[in-house]
Amino acid sequence: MIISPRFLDAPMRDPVFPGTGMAYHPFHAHRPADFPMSAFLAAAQPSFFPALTLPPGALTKPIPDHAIAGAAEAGLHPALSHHHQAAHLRTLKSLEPEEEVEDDPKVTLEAKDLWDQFHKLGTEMVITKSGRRMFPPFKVRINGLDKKAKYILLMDIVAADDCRYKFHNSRWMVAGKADPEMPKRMYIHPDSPATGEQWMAKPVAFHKLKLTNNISDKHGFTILNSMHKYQPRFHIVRANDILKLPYSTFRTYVFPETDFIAVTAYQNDKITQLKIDNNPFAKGFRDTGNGRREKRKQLTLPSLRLYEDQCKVDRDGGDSDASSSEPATGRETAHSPLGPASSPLRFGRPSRDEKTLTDSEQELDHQEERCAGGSSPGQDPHSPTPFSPRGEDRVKERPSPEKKDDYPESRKQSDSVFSIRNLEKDKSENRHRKDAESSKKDADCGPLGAGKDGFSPLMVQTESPSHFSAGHLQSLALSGLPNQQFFSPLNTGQPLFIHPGQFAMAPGAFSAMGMSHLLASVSGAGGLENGSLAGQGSASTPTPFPFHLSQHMLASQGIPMPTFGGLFPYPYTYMAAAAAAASALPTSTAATSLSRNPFLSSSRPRLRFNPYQIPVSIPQSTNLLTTGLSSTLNPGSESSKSGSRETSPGPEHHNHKAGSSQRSGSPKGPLKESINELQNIQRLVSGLESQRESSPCRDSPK
Amino acid sequence: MIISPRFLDAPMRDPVFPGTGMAYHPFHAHRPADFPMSAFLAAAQPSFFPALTLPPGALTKPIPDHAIAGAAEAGLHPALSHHHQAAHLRTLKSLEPEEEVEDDPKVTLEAKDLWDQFHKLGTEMVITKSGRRMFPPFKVRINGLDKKAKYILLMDIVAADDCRYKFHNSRWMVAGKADPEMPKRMYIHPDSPATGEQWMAKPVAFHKLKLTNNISDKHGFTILNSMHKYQPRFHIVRANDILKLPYSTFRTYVFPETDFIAVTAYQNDKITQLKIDNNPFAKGFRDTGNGRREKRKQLTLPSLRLYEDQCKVDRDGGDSDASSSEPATGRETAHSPLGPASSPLRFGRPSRDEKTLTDSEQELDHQEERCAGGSSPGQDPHSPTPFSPRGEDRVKERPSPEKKDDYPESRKQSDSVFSIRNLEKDKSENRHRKDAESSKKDADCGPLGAGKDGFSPLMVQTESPSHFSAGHLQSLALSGLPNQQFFSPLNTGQPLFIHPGQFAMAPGAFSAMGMSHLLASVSGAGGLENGSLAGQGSASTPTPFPFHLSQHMLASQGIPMPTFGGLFPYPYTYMAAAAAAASALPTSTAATSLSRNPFLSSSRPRLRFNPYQIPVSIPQSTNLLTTGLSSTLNPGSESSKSGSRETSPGPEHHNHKAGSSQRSGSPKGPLKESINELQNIQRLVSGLESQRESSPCRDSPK
DNA sequence: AGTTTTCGCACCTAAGTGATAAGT
DNA sequence: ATACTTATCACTTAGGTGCGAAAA
Repeated sequence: MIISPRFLDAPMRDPVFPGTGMAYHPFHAHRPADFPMSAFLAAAQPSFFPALTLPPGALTKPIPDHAIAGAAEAGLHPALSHHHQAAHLRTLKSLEPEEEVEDDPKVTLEAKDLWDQFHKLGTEMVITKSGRRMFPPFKVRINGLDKKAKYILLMDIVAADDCRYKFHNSRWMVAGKADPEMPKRMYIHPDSPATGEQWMAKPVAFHKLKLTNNISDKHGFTILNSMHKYQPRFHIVRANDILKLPYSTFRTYVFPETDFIAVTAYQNDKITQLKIDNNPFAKGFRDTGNGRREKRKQLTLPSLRLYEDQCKVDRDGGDSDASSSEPATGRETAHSPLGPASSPLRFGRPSRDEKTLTDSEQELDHQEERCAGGSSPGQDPHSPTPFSPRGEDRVKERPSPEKKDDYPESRKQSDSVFSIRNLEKDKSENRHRKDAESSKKDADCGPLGAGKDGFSPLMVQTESPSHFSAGHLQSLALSGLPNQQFFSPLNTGQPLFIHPGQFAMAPGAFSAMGMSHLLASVSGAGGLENGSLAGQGSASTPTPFPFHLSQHMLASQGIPMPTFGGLFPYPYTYMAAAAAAASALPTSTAATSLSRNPFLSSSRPRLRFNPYQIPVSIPQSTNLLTTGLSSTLNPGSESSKSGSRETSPGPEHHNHKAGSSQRSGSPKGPLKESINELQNIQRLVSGLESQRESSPCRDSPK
Repeated sequence: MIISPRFLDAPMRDPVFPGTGMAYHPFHAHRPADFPMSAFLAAAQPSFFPALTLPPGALTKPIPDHAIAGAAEAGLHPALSHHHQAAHLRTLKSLEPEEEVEDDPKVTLEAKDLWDQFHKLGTEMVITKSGRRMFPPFKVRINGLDKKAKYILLMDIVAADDCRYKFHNSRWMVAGKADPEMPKRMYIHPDSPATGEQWMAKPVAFHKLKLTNNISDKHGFTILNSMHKYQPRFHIVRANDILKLPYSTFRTYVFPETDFIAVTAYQNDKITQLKIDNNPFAKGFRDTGNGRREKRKQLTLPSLRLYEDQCKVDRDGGDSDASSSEPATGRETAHSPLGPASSPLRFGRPSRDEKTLTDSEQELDHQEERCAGGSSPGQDPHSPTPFSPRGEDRVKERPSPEKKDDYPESRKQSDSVFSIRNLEKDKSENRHRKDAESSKKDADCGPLGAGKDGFSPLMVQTESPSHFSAGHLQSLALSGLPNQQFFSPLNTGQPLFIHPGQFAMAPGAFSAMGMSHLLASVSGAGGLENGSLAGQGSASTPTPFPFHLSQHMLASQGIPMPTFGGLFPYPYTYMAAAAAAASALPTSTAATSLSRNPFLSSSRPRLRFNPYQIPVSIPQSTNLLTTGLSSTLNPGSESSKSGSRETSPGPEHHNHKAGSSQRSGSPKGPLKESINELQNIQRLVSGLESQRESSPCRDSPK
C-alpha cells in the first residue's frame, strides 16, 4: 500500500555511464500523454520580457531532422511532421518518427575552481531584501541529452542541514537548531522548455535566480534564512511543457562545493575579498591603489586569477540564463572559440580526492562540528597540493593564472566528461586537502589545487507515477568529496518535503516561449493537511485533484506560493517529495550520481517526484520529513557494485547523520503518521535505514 | 491554374467589426494539425537568454480554466487536461475542451501621439552597423484575441516605396530609384507563442528589434537601406508553435504613422531634437542649461510633453518586449495602475482625417514629390488644427503636456477600441492637416492635434493553404491618413516577396519557452529559382518540399538567412507572398484594416501567407514583384462597399504609384515570367489592376 | 555590548543615445 | 567639395557590488 513494489524490483540497467562517473539513466519514458492532468494554472501574462537571445552560429549546424520530431512534440501531428525531405540537402539521419531516444545526462559544474576557492573558505551568499544573485554563478554544462527531446531545467536551494550558524572567532560554528524553513521555491530556467541540443550547446546558467531574506517577497526570489547553510540543486526534467512538470521524472544533481551559508553581511573577510576580486560588479572595491579600501588589507592576492578574467572570453554567445546584466559570470561558454574561461583545471583528469567518504563518515559523532566545519575551513590546514599536480598532469597543462587560453581545453567538452570518468575510477585514493591556508596563500593555490578536487554532482532520478502513493522520498546524496578539508558528508539530507507548486521562474519565463502557462501549482494526492498521508486514500489512485492556486502574485522569478497551510484546503496528490539528501557520499567519483545506487538508478520504472515537500499546515512543518535514506554510495563502490542493492533495502550506509529524520519542530499530530509512511517508503526505496530521530544539531557545539 | 477560384468566391462574412474600424475576422481554423509539415529547422540553442519576466500580479487573477485548454494545446491530450476541478476553489467557467474560439483582434498603436509628432516631421531612424533600436518604440495594444489560444506576434519592416531619398533644402526629396533590397527578416516577438490573454494583458513592445545597415549582420537585426523609406508592420498569427508559422494565417496591421526613413545620421534637426527630448537615453543632450549643446538651438520646446514623462508610470509591469534596458519606452502599459502614459489622445474618438485619400490619389502624378512629402513635411504647411479639436472633444479632454494623468484614459481599452469604430464611420470626411509647422510651433501642437489624427492600422489577413499555388500576393494597404499633411498614399505596396524563412527573433526567442525550435525556413512550392513561378508546377499541389536552411548563423534577433539565391537549390513551396502594400489608403478610418475589403476580409477561406518574398537567385531580385494590387480602400468607402470587389478586379485605384511592379533592377530573365504570373494573381486577388511597369520614382523630382 | 539587519552611497558593468570628427 | 558613413566620445538608464553607518 505504501509503495508499489514495482519500484523496487524493477530490473536494473547499468546505472552508471561507463567511465563517466555520471549516472546512466536511459530514458524511455514516453511523454506522459496518458497522464491525468490535474491542477494546473496558466494565467501568466507576457510582460517585461527581456528578450531571449540565440547566439550567432546557433543554427549554423546542419538542420537537424529532429526539428521535425520536435515539431511533432510541439503539438503537431507526428504523421505530418516529415514530408518530402529534400534529399539533396539533407545532411541528417532518418525521417522516422524517432520516438523517445534514450538520454543519459552528464552534468558538470562550471567554474568549479572558483567554487572550490569559495568552498574552502566557507562560501557565504549575501541575501538582501531586494534580492541578491549568487556570486559564483551556478552554471552547469550538460551532455548526454536527447538532442531532439525537450527538457525543463530547474534549480532550487535547499537547506544543507538543520543548523543555525554563527561566525565566531573567524570561523563558522553551529549555533543551534535551524529556524523554521522559508517557503520553498523552485526556479525554472527561463529557457525552459528547450531541446537537449539547445541545453547542451552551452553552459546553462542560473544567474537570474535571486536570494532574499524577505519572507514576503513578491518577486519570486528564493527565500532563505540568514546564517543557515544551503545547498543548491539542479534538476533536469524531460518534458516539453511545464504543465507536465509534476508528473515527470526529475533528475537531480547536487554539487557539494556549491553549498553556502546565507548571510546578510559578509562575515569572513576572505570571502569578501574573493568576491571583490572575482565579481566584476565589485571591481570598485579592489585594492588597485585607489585608496579608500580600508577593510580589504592584504587579502588581495596578486597571482590569483580572477574569475572575471576567465570570463569575457566569449562575448557573443552568452550563457543561457544570462540576462542583460551578467557581466562576467556567464562568459566562459564552451560555445565561444576561446572556450570557457572557467575552471580549466576542472576539466583535467580530476584528482581523485575520493575515499574521504569513509573518513567523513567516521566523523559522524562530531555532528555539530561538522556542520560548522563543512563550509568554513578557513582556518583549517589541509594541504591541497597533493592532488593538484596529478590532475594537472593529465590535463593539457596547468593553465597560467593569467590564462585566457583555456580555449583549447574548454572547447573539449568530451574532456570534461572524460575527467569525470577518471574521477570515478580513482576513488580508491583518499586525500585530505589542507583547507585554505589562511589569507593569501590559500588563494594562490586555489585555482590550482582546489580547482580539481574530485567534487562531482550527486544525481537522483525519480519518476513519479501520477498516483504516487505517499510519495517516495529520495535522498539526495551529496558527494561530500573530501576536496581539501571536506569535513564530512553534509547533512544535505534536507527535508525535501516541499509543496510541489512552489516553482519560481526567471522573469517572464512562464509567459512566453511556450512557457506561457503559469504552473501555479501541481496536484497532490491525499490531503496532507487532513492528517492523512498523501500516499493513502486518494493518493494511491491516479486521479489527482486539480486545484487552483490562489496565488497572490506572480513574481518576476516565479510564482511564489503563499506559505504553506490554508492554501490548499482540498486534498491533492503530490507526486513525491524529492530525496532529502543522503549524507555526503565520500567517494568523489561515485558521488557523481546517486543513480549509481542500483535502486535509484534503475532506468525503469523510475520514480517521479517533485523535489519539494508536501504542503503542510504551517511553514515550519514543511520539513516534516528528513530523509532517512541517505543513499550514499559506499566508499570505493564501483558502479557495478551498486547493483547489489537492487530490491533489498541495500547496504545501510554508515553515515549516521545522513538524513536527519523528521525535524522535531514541524511534524504535527496527523502528519506524524504520514511521516512514518514516508519514511518507510524511503527505506524501501533507498535501501537505507532511516533512523536518526534527533536533529543533527544538538545545539551550539562550542 | 494560377489561383484557385475558391479564394475569390468564398462567401464573405462581415469583414468589419461593427463600429471598430477593425477587421472582423472570426477565426475558426483549427490548428493546422492536419497540415503537412515540411521543411522546418529546429536547431536553436539556448543561449544568452535574458530571462523573461512576469510582472508581479500577473497571476493574481483567478485561475483561468483555459490554462487547461492551453495545456491541451501545448501537447497534452485534451482528454487529460481537465480532471477533478476542485470546485470550491474554482472561480472559473467551464471545463469543456473549449475548442477554437473565434477571435477578432483589434490593434492600436501605442504612443500614437509621439509617432504622429515624428511623422509630421518625417520620421528618421538611425541605422548603425552595431544595430539601433527604433526610437519611438513600436508598441501595440491588442484586444479581441482568444484568451486561451496561443499566438505568435511578429513584426517586420518593409520598404514603403521604391525610392531613394535625400535630404535637400531641409526636406526629403526623392533621389532616384530604390537601391536593391536587403534580405528581409521577420522579427518574432520573443514572448511568442503566448496566449491571447497574455498578449492582451499589456501593450506588446518590439524594443528588441534593431535596425542596421550592415548587410552582413550576424545578429539577426533588420537590415535596411539608408535613405530609404520603410514601413513597420505587425502580424498576429494564431499558432502555438513557430513551426506552424508558415502554414498559419497572418493578420497584418500597418500603422502609416510609423513609417520612417532610415538614415545613418539625422538629417532633420527637428527630428533630432524630438528624439533628444523624448528618448531618455538621449537626456544628456537636452538643453537644460548644461551648455555644450550647440546644435540644438531653439528647437527645444518647453511645453512639449516628453515621451519619457509618459512612461515610467508603470515601473512594475514592463512591456512584453521590454528587456533590461528599455528605460522609458515601455512604461505606459495599461497594466499599470497609472495606466499607459502613452498617447491618451489616441484613444479618444479619433478625429476623422480620412478622405484625404482622394486627395492623395490626385497627387499621383507627383510621384516623386509624394515619396518625399510622405514623411518629410517639415516645411510643408498644412494646418493640423482642423481635426484635432474634434478628436479632442470626443476624447476625455486634451491632456496637458505635463500629464501623468492619462491613467483614467489609458485604463479603458474599450475606449480605444471604441474610438476606432468611430473612426471607421467617420471616414467620409477628408481633412488635410497642415504638416508640421516649422520648428517649435509644430512641436507644440504635436501632442494635441497630431496626437489624434485618424491614423489606424491597415489590416490584412491571409490564410495560406499549404499547397498554395503561386502565392497570393496581397497588398497591404496603408491607411494614408491625411493626418496633417499626408502627401498621398505611400507606396507601401512594397514587394513582399521575401523568403519565408527570413524570420528574426529577439535574442533567445527561439531557444526557450516553447520557441525552442528554430524556424530556419519554411517550405515553398515550385522552384522559383528555376524560373518557374511558385504558383505553377508543384505549387498548386499540397505537397510542399521541405528544405533545410544552410543558414550561416543564428543571430540574437533571429535567423538571418544568407542572402537569397543559391541557398535553396531545390524546389520548395512558398506559401505566398504577403501583400505588397497597396498605396496609401487615404481614408483614415477605413484605412484601419485592409480586411474591410470584402475580398481580403472574407473570413474563410482566408489566405495564408508568409509576408516575405520567395527567395530568388540574387539579393537584388528579391523585389521582383511590386504589388500591382494596391488594394486601397476607396475614399469614403464603407466596409460594406468594399464587398463589391470580391471576385472581380474591382475598382482600380487611382494611385498609380501604388505597387511599383517589378523593380527594374532585380528581375532576371526566368524570374520575369514568375513575376508576371504573380502579378496576374495579384490582380485577381486584389481586384486591382497591376500595371505600372515603371518605377514610381523616375528619378530625383527636383 | 554584541550581533545582525537595513539603508544610502560610491563604484562598477552593460547598453542605448546623439554629437563630433574622421573617413569614404 | 558634397554627401553620406563610421568610430569615438560623453552622457544617459538600469542594475549589480560591498561599504559603513544606522537601526534593530
